[in-house]
Amino acid sequence: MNTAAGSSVARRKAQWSTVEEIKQYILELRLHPGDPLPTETELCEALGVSRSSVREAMRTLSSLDIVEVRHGHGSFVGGLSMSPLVSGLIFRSVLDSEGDLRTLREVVDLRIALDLGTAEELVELHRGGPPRDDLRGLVERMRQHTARGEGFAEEDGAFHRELLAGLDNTIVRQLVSALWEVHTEVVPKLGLPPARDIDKTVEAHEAMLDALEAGDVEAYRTAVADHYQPLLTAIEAAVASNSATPAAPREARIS
Amino acid sequence: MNTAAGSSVARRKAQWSTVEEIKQYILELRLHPGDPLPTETELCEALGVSRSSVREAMRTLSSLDIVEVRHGHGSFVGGLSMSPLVSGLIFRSVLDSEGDLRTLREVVDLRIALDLGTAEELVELHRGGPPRDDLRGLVERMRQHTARGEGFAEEDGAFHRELLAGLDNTIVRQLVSALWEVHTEVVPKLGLPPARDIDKTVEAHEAMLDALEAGDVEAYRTAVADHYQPLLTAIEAAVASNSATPAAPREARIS
DNA sequence: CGCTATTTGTACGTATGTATA
DNA sequence: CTATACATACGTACAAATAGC
Repeated sequence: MNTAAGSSVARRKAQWSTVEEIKQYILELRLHPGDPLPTETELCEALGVSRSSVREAMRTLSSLDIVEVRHGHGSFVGGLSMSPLVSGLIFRSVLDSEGDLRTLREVVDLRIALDLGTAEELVELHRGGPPRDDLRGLVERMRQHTARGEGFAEEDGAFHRELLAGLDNTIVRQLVSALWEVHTEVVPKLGLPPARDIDKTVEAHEAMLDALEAGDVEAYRTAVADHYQPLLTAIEAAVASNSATPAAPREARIS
Repeated sequence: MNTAAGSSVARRKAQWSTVEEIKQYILELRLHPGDPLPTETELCEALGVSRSSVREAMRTLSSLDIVEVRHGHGSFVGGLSMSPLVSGLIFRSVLDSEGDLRTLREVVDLRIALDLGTAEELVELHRGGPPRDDLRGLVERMRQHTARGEGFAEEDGAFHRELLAGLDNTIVRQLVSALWEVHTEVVPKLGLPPARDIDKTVEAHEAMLDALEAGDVEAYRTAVADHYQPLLTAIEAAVASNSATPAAPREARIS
């Protein structure tokens, strides 16, 4: 009955459809991240498509972090994280690294906008609350690392993550973490040197903390701007030195 | 020599490797969005992997909008847009629609934070500039639609898009547009009713515009908050009515 | 520890729809 | 309209990882 390629009626656009059907399956069963999904074979006969089609659909959903697939174990509902955004922004940042580092600068500007935009709510949140000794400690460790000439990426990440911890908005927190991740992953890929006036960054962290505990929104906004200034000037400096060496496109390994 | 499955040395981890190699290919040739890529057959022999692996890799990159594949034509470098973020957030919003509409509310809060965080730069940008007659016209058309009892999604989207048009930050503009898209796509999917006090939203748009042209940052921030208030109360109302009908999980079409 | 069953990952061949020239 | 190039889908076989015995 069926030819080797299957009936011509049923294979109109299995690709797009399969992705949507698997999404519908998750929605209609009200599954949560981590819940198990049917095996690929089961999905094949349930949806009436070949295994290749199911696999490509699962790959699509997997790259969007809607499903997570573990080799030799099974497939599960994914974490619905910001990882696709991170991948895309990293690639985009490295791609336009030839010229003006535009994407990287825009990522920093977006981080600034988010810190400014959450300022009022964050200050309000800390009004009357206990002092943030945890953030104080992180700033102190930053200072120690700087004194030894070391970096403090770990503490910086923890600071910005913990800063927004009380914010009751998962997406904002995830987005801020994602943008921090983009920044810290891209900078070494491009071989950018760390900022010269790195001690100013430590002071700015402390100023943000002071303003937060003092309940001073305007001082907080100023401290945020000061905090990102070294990063922006480092990017500008890199652009200036890059424009001297235009960096012609290398030969591709694939010919 | 080679078995049907290929030499066991060359096929260690083709999956992960293939997407990275294709990304490297784009990076090393400094390709731009729209530039053509090798055909799948060429990529197969260049990377030494099978067609299936190349196809799955291309699917991954395609869903991240790093490559764009046109049926029967070829593959090209993608637009590097925010579409994966949109897909993920829409799915996430619909998934947790059972209870508190948490994701949808968080998306609105993120939009507020972005409008607040760009307020200062936006006001500064318009200082001394010409009045925004284009935005004025959009508000007027909103008012007309409201008088006829119609919606004004088109004008609303254009307003928020044009508002940030002068911002010299592509990522911020794309993110704001993406979040607007998430909101307008999710609301009908969940069957949420439009806000009651929709005329307040029109007034808030006008107030934002007034504050912008007056150079008053604080008034602009207040107008932004007023603008989103009807949306937030509509979400709260939907949550209240949802909690009455818990909406048990339906049967999945796939068994 | 090894064995086995289950499940995902890779490879290859082939047929077919689709867009371009 | 025909021809060509290309992506899409199916089926099958085998490799690799994981879990449980």
